Amino acid sequence: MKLPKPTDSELTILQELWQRGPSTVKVIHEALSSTRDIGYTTALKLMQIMHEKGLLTREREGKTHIYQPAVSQEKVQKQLLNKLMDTAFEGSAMKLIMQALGNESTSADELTQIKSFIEKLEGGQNE
Amino acid sequence: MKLPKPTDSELTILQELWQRGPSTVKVIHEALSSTRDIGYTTALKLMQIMHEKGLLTREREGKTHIYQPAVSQEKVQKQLLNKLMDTAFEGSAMKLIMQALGNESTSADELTQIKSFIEKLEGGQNE
DNA sequence: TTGCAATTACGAAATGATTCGTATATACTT
DNA sequence: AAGTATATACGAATCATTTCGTAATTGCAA
Repeated sequence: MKLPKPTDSELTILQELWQRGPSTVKVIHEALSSTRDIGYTTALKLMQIMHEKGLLTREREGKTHIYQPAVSQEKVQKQLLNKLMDTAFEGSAMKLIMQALGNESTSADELTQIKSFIEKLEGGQNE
Repeated sequence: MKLPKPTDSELTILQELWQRGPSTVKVIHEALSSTRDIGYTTALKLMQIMHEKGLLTREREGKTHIYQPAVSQEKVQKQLLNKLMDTAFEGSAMKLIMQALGNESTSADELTQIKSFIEKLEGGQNE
């Protein structure tokens, strides 16, 4: 089965779950509330729908449900990145990366890490 | 005025226009038809809406309209990249870049270009 | 066991994107 | 000037997402 593409709201919920680990609706709702004006039942419904779609698994724990992502962060990242690459960067990973680098916000230390990552890639694929 | 976030369909149209330059609905419709099953009036309507939203400008040329992007590719790329970074990569440009690099598809030559771009950045910002 | 507080389930409204059919306008040809 | 082909405009249906109100369920406490 194909994994459905998460919507924006769904993605923020996944994000929270990836970071916090298994959580209740209550917790997620509180997290979302800090940045967005959202009712409790709205958050609940979103998570229920995500469960139906197969984006989340859940488990009863007494009265409440504990939700977990059913998809790995990496898979979703890859999926979204590829799509963005295709639709906005003419399919070129390099163009995308250059833009991301250009958006300042990358520290000197991180730049070094990226460079050594590239060198590792180069070692593995040529000369 | 804030530039509205383009939808997926709108983005593919922008993409065509960035690549081809000013174009008629006819041309864009033909381009979209090659990858997607879409009626002429659908393409027309999309472009009309984009015009209303301020995503496209247009100019009458006899019977037809010539459309052009009203937003630069770079601005839109930056916008989408930042959003993806926030919603899927915990705000970290580095994580995003590493993932993109990991998705193979970057040639040895491109890797070299990226490295030297990084070195240029490093020169400009510290030590 | 009855009542209370918390949680889930359900239905439906509001919004936005996409789609296309039909009507209208436009310019060119004869 | 009338007819034709091509383009635009408009309205409405469909579909997905987001939203929330209200009803039903659950577990616990009195």
